[in-house]
Amino acid sequence: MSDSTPRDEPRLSVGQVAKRADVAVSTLHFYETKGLIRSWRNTGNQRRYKKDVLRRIAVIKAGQKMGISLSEIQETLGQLPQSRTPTKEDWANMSRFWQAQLDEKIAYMMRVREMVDGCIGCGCLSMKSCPMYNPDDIVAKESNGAVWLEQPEQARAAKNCYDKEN
Amino acid sequence: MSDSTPRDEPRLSVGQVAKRADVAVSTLHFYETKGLIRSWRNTGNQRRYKKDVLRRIAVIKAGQKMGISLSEIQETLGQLPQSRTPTKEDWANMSRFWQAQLDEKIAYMMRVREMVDGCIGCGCLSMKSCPMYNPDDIVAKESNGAVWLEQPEQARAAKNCYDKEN
DNA sequence: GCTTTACCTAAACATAGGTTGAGGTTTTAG
DNA sequence: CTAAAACCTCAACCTATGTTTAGGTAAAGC
Repeated sequence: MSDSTPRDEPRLSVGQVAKRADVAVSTLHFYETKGLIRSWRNTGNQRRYKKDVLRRIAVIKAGQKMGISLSEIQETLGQLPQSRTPTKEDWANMSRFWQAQLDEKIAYMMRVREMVDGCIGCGCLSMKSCPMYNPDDIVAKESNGAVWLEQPEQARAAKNCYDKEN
Repeated sequence: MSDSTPRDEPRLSVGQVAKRADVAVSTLHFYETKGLIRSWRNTGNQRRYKKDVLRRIAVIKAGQKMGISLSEIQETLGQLPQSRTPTKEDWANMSRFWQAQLDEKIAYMMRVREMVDGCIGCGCLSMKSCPMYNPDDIVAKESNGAVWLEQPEQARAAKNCYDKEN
């Protein structure tokens, strides 16, 4: 009810929101086209925001800091009942969800690091056998889950794989 | 000497390189415009590559997997004496260098994770005080060194920072 | 010798996440 | 009331990392 016909609550102009949220006005326009935030118009066609847009922007920025793309953020926000601005509880759920993705990214990078460790000693960089960039290697499908976590022996396999190919 | 006037070594066409390195032909053209690899031309103006281009591409791909940008890769490759194709030793040095950058990224993400941990319990997301996206927060200058590593107490500060601002 | 395959260049397109500029309107301060 | 500041839309531009397309040439197979 409060969302559809806002009435006497104080409204923020785009410039005020930009200042308080520390983003450019153009960014707010951009977010609006992406469906991340919404605004109402005054009689002169200028944007007016409810104050909770600030919290919404905060969540967006937090998500970005965690390496979540805007489209994913939009999806997650869209799954809130009535697409409401996240409450404290909502934020807890969302951030836990994003945290899992962050954990995956960290784990991915740590596996790459481990592989490189092996490859430094080896030095082969063989297109055919080096786990460092073999097409069907541990990190093949970077985005779908922790699949590549399951074969730590590949990092060790790098130890002696020098070949004459290149 | 071997680099400037290549003579009777076997040369690879762009298609052969693409196949063996598992990249698209267009990617090789693109890398060439970026100065990452080089080629010579035959009498019919077609590209011909020395075999060591494969190792160079391997290093490029390895760097990318570590999250290093092409321009940084180019810089690093350019610092090799005579811009030679990396030897095993060169690769060891470069990968250690890049590994340090990878370590920074991992550490950065782990600090973000820790902060979110604090923010989940807190839920404030205050534009003014929350370490999660405060402009001058721990992670302010993401790209220049491990500056933000030095204040672990900010993550704990997040515990009770709810305010009424938004 | 003819046809198919490979190759050439240049420019446009793609995606993410915005920023900048032009030209015009509204709001606000004095 | 007037001028400046803020706002509006739409389109072009930006970086990074390539891919696609169009129009034309070279090389290789039969």
